[in-house]
Amino acid sequence: MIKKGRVTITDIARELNIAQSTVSRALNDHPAIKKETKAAVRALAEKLDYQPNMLALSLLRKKSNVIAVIVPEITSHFFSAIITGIQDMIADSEYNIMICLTNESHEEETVIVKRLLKMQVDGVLVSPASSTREFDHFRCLQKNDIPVVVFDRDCPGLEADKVLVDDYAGAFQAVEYLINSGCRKIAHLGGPLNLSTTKHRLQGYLDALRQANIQVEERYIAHVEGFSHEDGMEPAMALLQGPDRPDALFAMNDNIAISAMHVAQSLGLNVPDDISIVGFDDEPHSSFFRPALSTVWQPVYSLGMLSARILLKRLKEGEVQKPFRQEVFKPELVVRASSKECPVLIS
Amino acid sequence: MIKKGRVTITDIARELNIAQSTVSRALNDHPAIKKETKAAVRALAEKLDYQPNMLALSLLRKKSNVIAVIVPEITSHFFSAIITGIQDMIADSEYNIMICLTNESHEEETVIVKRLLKMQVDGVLVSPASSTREFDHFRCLQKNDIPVVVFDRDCPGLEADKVLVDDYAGAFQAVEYLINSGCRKIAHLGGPLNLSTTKHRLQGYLDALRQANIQVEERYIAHVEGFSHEDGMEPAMALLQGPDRPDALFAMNDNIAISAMHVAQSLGLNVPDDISIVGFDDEPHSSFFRPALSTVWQPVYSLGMLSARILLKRLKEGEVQKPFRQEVFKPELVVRASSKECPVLIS
DNA sequence: GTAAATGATGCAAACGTTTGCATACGCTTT
DNA sequence: AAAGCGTATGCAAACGTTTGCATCATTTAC
Repeated sequence: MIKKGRVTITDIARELNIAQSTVSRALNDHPAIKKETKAAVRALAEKLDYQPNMLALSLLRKKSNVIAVIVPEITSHFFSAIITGIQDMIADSEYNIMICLTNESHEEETVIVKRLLKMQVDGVLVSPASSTREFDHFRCLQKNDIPVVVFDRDCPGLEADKVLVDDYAGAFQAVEYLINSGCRKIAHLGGPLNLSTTKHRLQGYLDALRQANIQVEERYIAHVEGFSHEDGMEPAMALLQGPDRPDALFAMNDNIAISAMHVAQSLGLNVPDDISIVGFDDEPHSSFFRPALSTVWQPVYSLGMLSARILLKRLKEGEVQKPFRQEVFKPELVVRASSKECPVLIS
Repeated sequence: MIKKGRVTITDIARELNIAQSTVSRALNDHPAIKKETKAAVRALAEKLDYQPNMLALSLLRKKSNVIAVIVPEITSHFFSAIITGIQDMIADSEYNIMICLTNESHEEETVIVKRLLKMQVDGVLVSPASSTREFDHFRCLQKNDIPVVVFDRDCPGLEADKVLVDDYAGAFQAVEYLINSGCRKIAHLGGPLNLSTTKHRLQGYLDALRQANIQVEERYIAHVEGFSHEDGMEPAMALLQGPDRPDALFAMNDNIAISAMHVAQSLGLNVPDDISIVGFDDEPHSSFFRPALSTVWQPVYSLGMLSARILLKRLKEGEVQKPFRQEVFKPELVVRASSKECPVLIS
């Protein structure tokens, strides 16, 4: 009688001398089962500490109850906050979430997708790696009836639900502000050029300059390889030591902005008097730098929540195709002390 | 002939007029299968884009190939870096990792564990919530032959593999340094008292003071509820505005240290001349504050790697009991500008 | 020339569920 | 008394794999 392994529905059935189907129905509160039987089954299940085997159910239903989240990394506040939003949205659904890190590598991304396909995940939330230029692997998921929701970083040409941020508007707003505050020689430290976010921010920067009839200077524009502090040091140094030093800098994220600020200060420059600096992301610690960093806030948590909600809805409705949604969040400029005050009130 | 759903081994078998077992063996490169058969099977599998169904395999093997990581949160660099370490270690094993957030809640933690039990996860890595005081839910996992590895935050009384940090030594080192630099009125902003890390850091603080024959002042010790900047503001203000202002502060983490620095500066105090400040964690941006934050570095990435490696080893060996390992990493004081220079060289 | 060994494949059970259908019983209705 | 019906339960298939054993043909050995 020493059962090894976990208790199954069959064990309960044998013990009670009834069929497994009865036990199954009793546990699922099926109307056709007598009250007494239900009670007996439940009592024994409780006593034996029966745990339903989800693996078996998954096989039967062809549904793993797993949602995968593919992100380039997780150490930045940006993605970890999005993931927290996703988690909170999904927490009391029937789904579990599996987080996959691509390390910004297209190759790892495709390997992961292959794996998810094998695993039979039910749905995928994805922000592509910066090196990803084509999206056939995601289409492959869709072909297998696995809905895909793209968030933050767009996949141009891929038809899917998308939850994005209006990076163009955020950048435009930031640069317009810098112009209004009197800056004319405005530099831009952008990210990997392949990324939709980078492109849109660059475009916002360019258009803001053009609108103000400010000549765009190629030498004021640089693109950084990565996203961390270290990645920003050298390009910032080059910019600030180059000829005709800019009087403002719009950086692609707070990390880069902070290293630029650091470099500027180490060169004896005053921020913002000698040079205004504006970042992007509004990380929680950004207001604690000196001067406090002006930056563009993004609704990261909501972005995660909405992406997850859209995916859940699709899963519930079971339609993978259908018209796709595209939601775009508005970012917001947060003016702090790293940029000069603006005499003109902008709308 | 329009097959719906994904291609199975049976489809291939039917198409080729052979048994499924042959197909299975062919795909697994079983020695008893003829080369030509293997070739034919593989060709067709390729052509039909056959993807093995892991769910079926999991059921058969009673093994989900999932490792769960339970952490209180993910937005701090600390846990996200640990998770990255875990990921990198596990990436090219057969396992997938599932991240579960407890939001520092004991209740959510137990719910999650129940869920993991149902899911048949193969192993669990856990850093308990700050509100968790008893660990029966983890023992329950162990009873079900699911190995548990505890990391960073200890679970006193729980017998399991553990990968910890010598918080006592880190705190002692930090406070000893403050003393050597001439500070005498050293305050401590600690974390939730229930946490092993908090306790050990407090103890290190106390012992360093006692060793230097400095009277411990109750009013210099406060414990913060949470771990974020906001949580630190009020206690820091109370400390710095209270009677007999301290000349140094050792904070439980960098966030709290930074808010304290902010508060101090807003009160017109000079850091470090009026008050030295030391944090804990060494987050990537901590060197960019002004003054750059002195802090205690922890080998977060390695901690994640080692925890994962220990779990993988246990999974391979299939032994859940056995003597448990306990590994303790040494943290390291990183002296920057937020603390006074130390005339005496400490070993 | 028969027995044994080898090589290649097929059969069917197993993993733990759910569920459509069949069954068995007792009761009411005609 | 037969038919009908509702109630409670059981049987067996299905989900997609792997794998021990059986099968069969062919070769090898004596």
